Amino acid sequence: MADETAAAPAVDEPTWDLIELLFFAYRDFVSDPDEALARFGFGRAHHRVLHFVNRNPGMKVADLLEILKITKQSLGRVLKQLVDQGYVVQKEGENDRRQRLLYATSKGEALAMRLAALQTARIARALAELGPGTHDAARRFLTALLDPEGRDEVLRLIARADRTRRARA
Amino acid sequence: MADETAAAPAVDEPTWDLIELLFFAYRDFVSDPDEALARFGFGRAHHRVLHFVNRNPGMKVADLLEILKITKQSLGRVLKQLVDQGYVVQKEGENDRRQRLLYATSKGEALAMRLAALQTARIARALAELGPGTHDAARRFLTALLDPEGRDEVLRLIARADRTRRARA
DNA sequence: GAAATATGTCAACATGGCTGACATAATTAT
DNA sequence: ATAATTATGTCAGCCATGTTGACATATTTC
Repeated sequence: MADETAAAPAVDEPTWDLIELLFFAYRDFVSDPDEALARFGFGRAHHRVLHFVNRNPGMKVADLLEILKITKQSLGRVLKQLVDQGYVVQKEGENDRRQRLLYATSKGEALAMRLAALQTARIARALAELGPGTHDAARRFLTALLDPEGRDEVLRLIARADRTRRARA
Repeated sequence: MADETAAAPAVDEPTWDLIELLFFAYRDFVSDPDEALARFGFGRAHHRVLHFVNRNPGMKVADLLEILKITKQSLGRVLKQLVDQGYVVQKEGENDRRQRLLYATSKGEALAMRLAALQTARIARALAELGPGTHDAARRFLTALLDPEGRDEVLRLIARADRTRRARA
């Protein structure tokens, strides 16, 4: 029989290790881009906007709001700065001329890729340190953490961006 | 030979999936406590303070600052509210009477445990959905994401809190 | 032509970071 | 014993980024 004092947690004892590791890992994960962005006078909010616009060229403002789960006023502030400084452009929708479809400029793409490279370096280091199959395991774990309702939408977003990106390559 | 157009990523293509899953997973992960805290008039900052104080009873203010990587002024604001409202108490250090050692009150512990239970529920759901060994895999992945310099310190902090918690049980 | 939609903007406010300066009490070093 | 250092707290103000509410404009749909 199992030794109940060893591996078995006390009744409903929280999973302290993963709770705290998620906190520390995420803190470190965003610290690299944060540092780089600060040298441009940008913050985390700019990063998020630029990231998703770069990944999903031609996305609608409404879609971005939905992804970021912030208000249009909050978005407006950082988006305006990104547009004014030439990192993002807005083009009138062809079908629907009310839409202002978002695109990263080459300058914007360069910055987005540079930031993604920082995060990729950290992830690659982690994956290299552990065995093969870690990428899949990490993907499965993170996916399972998502709200069940929003899960499919997130996965669709990622898959769709991957497809269009590969198509352009 | 491998089909280079399939699994092999293009040259230095970022790990988009994990980058984005980390963003979405963390967003959802903190959303449960955020919602609960809002009903107490508290925010994420209060959560972090209460969490670590509850996990490390008798910790020094300086240690908490080191963990959270914020300034004493930022800490002071939320800590004062937690103390004033009876969630945390400060006791003079026995050896060094300059220290104000931090302890969660029973009220504070109750709230901390309630928030931890929310996060644990999400993690448990994810782990149950995946195979056994997922807890270990997740722990290894998150640990590997940490800054190498701070890694040992984080692991020591978690291990030490676990030990003293078990000792009290 | 009216209603709904996509977007933008103004104003005001809250949270939680930050810097800089200074204060107090207690400990440690000379 | 005095001086320097340490642990902590506090005041004042600034910044980034979130919020709500109200309103404006252009365009599309009914």
